Amino acid sequence: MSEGLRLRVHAAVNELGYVPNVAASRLASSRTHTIGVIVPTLYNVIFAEYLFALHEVLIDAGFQVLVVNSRYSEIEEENAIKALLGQRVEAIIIAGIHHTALSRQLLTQANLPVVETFELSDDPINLNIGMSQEHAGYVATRHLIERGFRRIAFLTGNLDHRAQSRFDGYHKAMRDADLPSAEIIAPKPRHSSVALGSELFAMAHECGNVPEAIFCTDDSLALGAMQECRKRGIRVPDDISIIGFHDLEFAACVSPSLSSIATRRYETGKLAAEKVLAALEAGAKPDMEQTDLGFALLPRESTSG
Amino acid sequence: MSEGLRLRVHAAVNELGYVPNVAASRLASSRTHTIGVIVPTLYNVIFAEYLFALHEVLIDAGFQVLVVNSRYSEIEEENAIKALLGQRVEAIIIAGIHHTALSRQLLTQANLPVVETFELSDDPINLNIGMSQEHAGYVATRHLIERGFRRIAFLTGNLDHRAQSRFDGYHKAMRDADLPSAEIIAPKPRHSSVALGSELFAMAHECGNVPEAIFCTDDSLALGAMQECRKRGIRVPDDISIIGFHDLEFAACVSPSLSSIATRRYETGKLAAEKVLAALEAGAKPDMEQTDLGFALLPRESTSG
DNA sequence: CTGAAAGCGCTAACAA
DNA sequence: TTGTTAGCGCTTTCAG
Repeated sequence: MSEGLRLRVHAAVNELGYVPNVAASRLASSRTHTIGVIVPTLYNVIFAEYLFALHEVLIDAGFQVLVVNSRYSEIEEENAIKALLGQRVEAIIIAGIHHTALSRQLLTQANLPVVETFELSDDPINLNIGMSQEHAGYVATRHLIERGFRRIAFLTGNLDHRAQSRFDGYHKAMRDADLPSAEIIAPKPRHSSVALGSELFAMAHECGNVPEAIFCTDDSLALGAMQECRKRGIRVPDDISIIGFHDLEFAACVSPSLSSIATRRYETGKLAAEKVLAALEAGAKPDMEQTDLGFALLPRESTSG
Repeated sequence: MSEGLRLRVHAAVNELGYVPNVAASRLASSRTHTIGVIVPTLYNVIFAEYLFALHEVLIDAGFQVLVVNSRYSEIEEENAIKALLGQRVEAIIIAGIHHTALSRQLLTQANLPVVETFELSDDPINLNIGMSQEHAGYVATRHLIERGFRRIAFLTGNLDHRAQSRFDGYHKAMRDADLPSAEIIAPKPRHSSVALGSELFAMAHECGNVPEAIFCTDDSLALGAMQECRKRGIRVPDDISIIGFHDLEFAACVSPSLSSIATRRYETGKLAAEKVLAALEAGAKPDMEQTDLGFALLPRESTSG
């Protein structure tokens, strides 16, 4: 094609605002260059950071990322899987390891790379990148027990699978130490927020039900609880110790600084994306493989009383 | 079709994991049932809440939502627009009113409903739902001026268009009151976070550059600044007043509670989605129309010194 | 290198 | 109601 013609075509393309129809292209080539991602919510920084990493890797590799949220519902997740398969995505990256039977079947039969993230599965569909939420819950609780506290409560707004696993870890640690469990759980499921942490703490306080230490499923809840303590003249960590989860960006810089369990959601996303690219490169569904990204206990001022 | 056959087909569908190819369906029907949404970032609760509302309305109406993030870059936004048009989305909802010339042209020529959100445009492409960021900045600053402060600084991590407009409003208010402007801006653009607020305040404090009041572009920054004050023994609001922006969920429940400007991102998303549905229903690109959703000043403890 | 034509997997329109 | 068929807008292959 001559240079002149090329230019005229380009001009016409711009003039007319022509944009190729990807549906046609996908149908004809049977390549979609699209990766499907399922997350339970977009309302949570954890997933924002994870998605950020996924995008970074996948977009740069020329893939489109299709994000669907399942609103913490396994049946919505099943619909999301169908929708993504209908789009003929080339791989699926899905948060969590609990799916309906049909979801599992579809993911297995689809014969494409599947990554389950954030938890460790006993029976991965294909790839699995995560950490032991239960062990992390155990370690956080042990930290409080080792500080000498006996009345330790677990605080959460909802009990999705990951929160439940942390709760299980908490129970195990308490049982191992012969201590009674106590819980501060929202009457109806609510997503974690500073406001909710403050609300739940206030509720517990008004019931005269204030423990020596609290393990919150989430740093936002922990911050809310700390703020509510201040309002009520309860000193952290002198009167009460608080530990959060995830080591959100504010944990280190609030005052008192917040003890937490650092989790690796950026790395989770990055690794998931890289594994998917490698599998697509190799042109075959990869062998089953599990990666434990671990976590880290970060003791700070809020539990140093 | 007989009931028996219907059942056998269903069984086969499940057995084989058959899922229809949407690319083929789209091509054949020239309906995609997909709405394109462009946001500058997924890292910001503001957009999470907005997307939540959009999803809620559009998914229920049987549409798929394709979210692309432009990372605050007009050229990435242009690519996003091309990608969405290539997908033959039936409408585009885009945050912001500043686009490249080609972006505008594509959006105009595409002949589909387009909603620009979060700001008010002098020259909307089609639909426009937002608020005056500049006026909101003006009102926040006036609030501090009326409290009697003279040395008032503006604090931000970056100056995207919306932050810039608030900054413009701040400047105007200061000028109108014959007061000198002062700014605490991150040396290199950073997204808002508690950690950054704390960092920027620390930086200013170390330069001996501490004003009587600060207007932060964002409640997260404001919270960070407040935390850093506490660390440094500066009392809020006795020694310094702080006002944030957006009225994030924690603003009312932190201690001291944070004055802020409430913005309506949920309503923005909801209304945008509803207008799009109405337009699609009507089957024609809607007439140009602008909606000002306004904002509200919320004075709280952090500016009551 | 350029051009022509088949066909991807559906939908929709029409015929039976 | 059911069955048949053209064709959506590309990619790919194959012939020129």
